[in-house]
Amino acid sequence: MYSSQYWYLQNHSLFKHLNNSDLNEICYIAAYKTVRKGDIIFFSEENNGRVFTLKKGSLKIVKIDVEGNEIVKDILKVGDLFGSLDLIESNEDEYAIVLSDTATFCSFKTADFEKFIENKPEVAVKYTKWIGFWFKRLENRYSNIMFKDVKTRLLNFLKDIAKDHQTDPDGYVSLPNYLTHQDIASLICSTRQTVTSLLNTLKSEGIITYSRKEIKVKISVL
Amino acid sequence: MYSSQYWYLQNHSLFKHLNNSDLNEICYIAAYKTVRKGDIIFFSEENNGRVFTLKKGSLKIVKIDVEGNEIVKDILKVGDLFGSLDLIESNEDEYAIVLSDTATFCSFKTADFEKFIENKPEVAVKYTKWIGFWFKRLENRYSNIMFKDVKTRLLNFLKDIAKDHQTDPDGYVSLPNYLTHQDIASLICSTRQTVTSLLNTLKSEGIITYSRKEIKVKISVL
DNA sequence: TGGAAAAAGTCTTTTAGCCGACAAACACAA
DNA sequence: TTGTGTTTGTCGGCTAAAAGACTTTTTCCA
Repeated sequence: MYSSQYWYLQNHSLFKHLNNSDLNEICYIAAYKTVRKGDIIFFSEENNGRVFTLKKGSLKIVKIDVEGNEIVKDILKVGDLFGSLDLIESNEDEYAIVLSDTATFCSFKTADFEKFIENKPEVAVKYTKWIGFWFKRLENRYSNIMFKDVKTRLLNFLKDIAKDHQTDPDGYVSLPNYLTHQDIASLICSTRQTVTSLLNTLKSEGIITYSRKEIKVKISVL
Repeated sequence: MYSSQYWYLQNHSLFKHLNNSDLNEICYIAAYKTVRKGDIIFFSEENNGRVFTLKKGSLKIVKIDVEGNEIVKDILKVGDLFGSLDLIESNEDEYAIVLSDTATFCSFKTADFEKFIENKPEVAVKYTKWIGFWFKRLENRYSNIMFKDVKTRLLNFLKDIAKDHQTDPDGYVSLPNYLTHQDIASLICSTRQTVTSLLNTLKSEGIITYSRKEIKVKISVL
């Protein structure tokens, strides 16, 4: 158990080049938790001000806006960071929901993490670059939403998930489908009905096939 | 001249608490430049991979998208950081245009800056927090664009500039108007015509008055 | 000072995609 | 297997705002 945790952090790009004693140190301040499908991780309360990294499974990040609508902000996969990335404090109107059967994540109190990186400048720089990268990712996603029509956005969304999956010999990528049309709509900033009918359009165009459990995308068109 | 540069960095929130020798060090790697209205600062070529901070004046950040359209991404004011914030590399399709009569900025090569923060972890943490703050700002701007109608977006845009200006005794904030309707449209993700007619609607509603030189906004409605 | 270019103003037409309403299909529990 | 909640499918009406076309005003510099 402990060794798997050590192994995970050692292989995380943030901590890859640390020596053993530093790795022990980061392991020491790390808390692990395994949760089940549908479980919610609130970023407030006992998790207030924590930086998380996902060790296993997948999550969706949800935000409640002022009108009380649930907005799906992001889908995260293994290795991704989330939570109080700015090392300031957590957003009280945000939480994560587990999509996979189980998910394991690791977290640090921002204060601990801050203290840690103050003595490991190379981690500080890596972390800064990581945040910068995440920033650009957000920027791209939003410019996608603003300047592309819904169909393009949907295809880009599929492309985005597909890049983390293997292509089958028949030229299709099979994506496990954790998400409802409502979720997808929220992610690409559209409506349930539009997503449903666009998915059917794509199906009739031969670009995708899908069931409730998976979506298969013809990789060549992406 | 040199003392003013020293003074600027000393008072920048990123470097505020550095001792004299560290301040000298950051001053040593800083390059200053003063440019005039309309001048363009490309982020590629000789400026490739630089982090900038604006010492005086105001700028707009413009991006050329794949279709060749100019998108106004941001308006920056004194103290703001821009350029290769992720410390990786600069965006070749982005540049800054000077809006004020003159602008002075200070810049560091990312490699120099990276080296600097490696030995000043507290600056690294501050920088990370700064990026985090900028992150939230981006998030807010885009959620504004995605979920509000154009009129609300326009008002929020005005509010956003207004908060950096003094309120007149008559309850109006006077904003110098560097921007064309086209620029505003681009910032709030709308069209020139829509902005023009909305501004006139707001004028007839008594919420704003404007000329080519300034916009006055009734602060109470914001 | 005049004349061209840029910006602003005002129409009208067009359209993407939101929204509500309802029905069908599925999931899951008892 | 039957019932109940959830997700998906389909349709037409509707509207905000984009897009186009043209005029008027302002800017600015030769």
